[in-house]
Amino acid sequence: MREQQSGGDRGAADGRRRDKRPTMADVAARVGVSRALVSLVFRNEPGASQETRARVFQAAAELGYRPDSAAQMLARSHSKVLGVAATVRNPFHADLVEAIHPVAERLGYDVLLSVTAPTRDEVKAVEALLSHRCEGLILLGPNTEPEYIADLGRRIPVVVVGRRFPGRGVDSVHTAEAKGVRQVIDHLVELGHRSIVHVDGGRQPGSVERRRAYQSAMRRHGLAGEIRVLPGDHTEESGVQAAETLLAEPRLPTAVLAGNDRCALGLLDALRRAKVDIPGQVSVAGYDDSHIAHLSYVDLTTVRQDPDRLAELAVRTVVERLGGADLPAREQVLEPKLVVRGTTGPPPGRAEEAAGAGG
Amino acid sequence: MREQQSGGDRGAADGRRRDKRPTMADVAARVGVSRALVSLVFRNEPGASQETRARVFQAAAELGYRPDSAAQMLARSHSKVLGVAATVRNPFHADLVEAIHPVAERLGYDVLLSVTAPTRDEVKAVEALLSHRCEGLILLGPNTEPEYIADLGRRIPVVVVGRRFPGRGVDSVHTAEAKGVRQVIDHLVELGHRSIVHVDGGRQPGSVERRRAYQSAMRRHGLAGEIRVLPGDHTEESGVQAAETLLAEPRLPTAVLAGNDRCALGLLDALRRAKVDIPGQVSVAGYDDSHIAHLSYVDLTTVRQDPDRLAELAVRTVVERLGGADLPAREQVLEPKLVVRGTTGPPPGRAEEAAGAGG
DNA sequence: ACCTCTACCTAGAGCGCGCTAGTAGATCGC
DNA sequence: GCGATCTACTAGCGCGCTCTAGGTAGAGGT
Repeated sequence: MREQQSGGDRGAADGRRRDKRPTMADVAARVGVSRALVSLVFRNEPGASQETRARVFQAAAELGYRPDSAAQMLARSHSKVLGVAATVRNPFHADLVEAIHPVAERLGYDVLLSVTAPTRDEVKAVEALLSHRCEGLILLGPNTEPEYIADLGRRIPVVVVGRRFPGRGVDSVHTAEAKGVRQVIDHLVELGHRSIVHVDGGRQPGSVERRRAYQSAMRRHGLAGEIRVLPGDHTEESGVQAAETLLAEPRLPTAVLAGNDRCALGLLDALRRAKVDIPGQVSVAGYDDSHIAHLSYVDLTTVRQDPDRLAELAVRTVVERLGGADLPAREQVLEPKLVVRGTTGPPPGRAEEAAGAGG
Repeated sequence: MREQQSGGDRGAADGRRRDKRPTMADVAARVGVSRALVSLVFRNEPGASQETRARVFQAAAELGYRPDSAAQMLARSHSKVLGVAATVRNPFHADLVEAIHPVAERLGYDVLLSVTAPTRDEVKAVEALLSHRCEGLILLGPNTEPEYIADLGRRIPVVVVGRRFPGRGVDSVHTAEAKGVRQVIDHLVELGHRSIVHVDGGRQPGSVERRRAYQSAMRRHGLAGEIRVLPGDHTEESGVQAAETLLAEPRLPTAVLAGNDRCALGLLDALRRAKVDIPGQVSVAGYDDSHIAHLSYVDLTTVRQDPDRLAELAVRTVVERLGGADLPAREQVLEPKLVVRGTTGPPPGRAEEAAGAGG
């Protein structure tokens, strides 16, 4: 490691550095008004003249004043902060987080994000949020003990996003997994596929539902004999492993439904790398429609879970509860939507036929 | 949208729900001691007997008490909170964030994360952090006006990670971009490449340095005539675009150095999709070694920027400043390390030769 | 008996803000 | 000319905690 020094414009030269941050009282003193007036101005409440407002803002800018949210929270009965727990590596969570911000803002709430990672468990993330005075919690595809979450729900409003959470008095918002899966299977069968494998999501959110839906959809199409579920989870690695399993066998299936987009990505790349033509030889479908799937280089057929809609509902639900709504726990289920892109097509030998029919 | 109701175990049935959260005073009252004593116990300070400690914790657990960090912050002179601003979609940032948490925790700091996204600009993210009373700021590859960051640095300790930030009195921690790029070019030239294109990172962190280093490394190898820089930024899309540009030309280069891993990913996929053999026809190298590059399905040759080291230094630097160290601004530069994986190899026509020599 | 020392505990003043209750001064109605 | 009604502002309590400056009780020394 190398170190360099660059122009030392630190320290005492600059007057305000190092002393404590300015407070409302400092601003008030500078303008020559009371603290309360400054408070009014910053909360945008009536009761101050336009001229005074301008002078207050001016002084605040000069001092570099910024309201202290800790003090605000303390003084207000409510903190106006929503906590979001997400997995840092999950791109769909990234989409959701992005969507949550504007909605919360519109409703006057600040968002605090706490991340879960292999090295940092969910409980810790949630505890951090709680001590930062979140009034409500939005848990993205949580993997913790249901009992823990239920317990949380007894203390503060909690909404679980992206997974079912029935019978525990906690609100949830998710898509109709079964319907999404059914749409994909219908799409594939319509294209002429019969040999359709499903790579499972293990104990990840939505997996159980997706697996069951796969099985029943296959049966509905008279393909009970073709049902095959490979174990996996929602990571790229599991897709790669599934691909390796399939490639080691004498005959590839003509289509694979992955547990989610990340898994599909792993599948896709391992297959392409083995010179398998996608979708010529094998069609691949994902689930989530995370921003990765949109990218032209992936161009994945997948099931869209509308993150904007999910985020909107999640935030609204928590805020309603906060508003004192003493309703029983709700489960809000969104319609998923199949998004057909470039990774699915007719199975080998059916290409011309389909081209003729499809128009 | 469908709605369901599930077991309504909400509301008045459960006593504690809806009433305000318990405070230290509640715990104290329950144990029959003073508030101050409870405070001692929770801060793990000497001055309470073992027995009392146990009783306090017991009571706290029964009440579901949790210290209110807003009040703690307010009462303490320092908040013990570090703010991190990251881009939600950047996987390398995810790696860094993950690495920052344990280091901060070890040093007794809590971490607040604020995300930047296309819809939410960096200034807003930083403002949020500041309001939440962060004592120090860690900015991951910031893209804001340098003047703004410099200004910030005058108020509170700020460390910029992943990009140079010279002469503005702000600490920075990054890798020696030039050296990393030189290593890649050396590696490629050694393999026999001459036609090596660089896809630029635009105004993204590190880009200028990488571009310059590419140019000078090429010149050093007597390949001044082969220098070619395509515009781009640090997204997958820009990689795809660069690939399209290259594919539209009569002759492909034999190697491409992308601005970062995301860009490399776009390149890779667009090329493979066009049936270009990687690395048989074209070698591709990235920059960052984000967790995506590790994945077996990507297996990208790239330049490793050690996120653990970067995180460690970043946190330590901020904390040192917080400790009152009144040093001039430091620039800490880490050594990058070339990681050769599967996307680079000898150029077309040199494969056998290299295989013979390489052992 | 008195003093000291240690171990354990308490009172109470803030931290920066929001908010309720109130005041000074201008304008208006009659 | 006096109360009524604004507008523009202020005083001061309390949010839940930390922390300084104590207080008390019992053990031990002289």
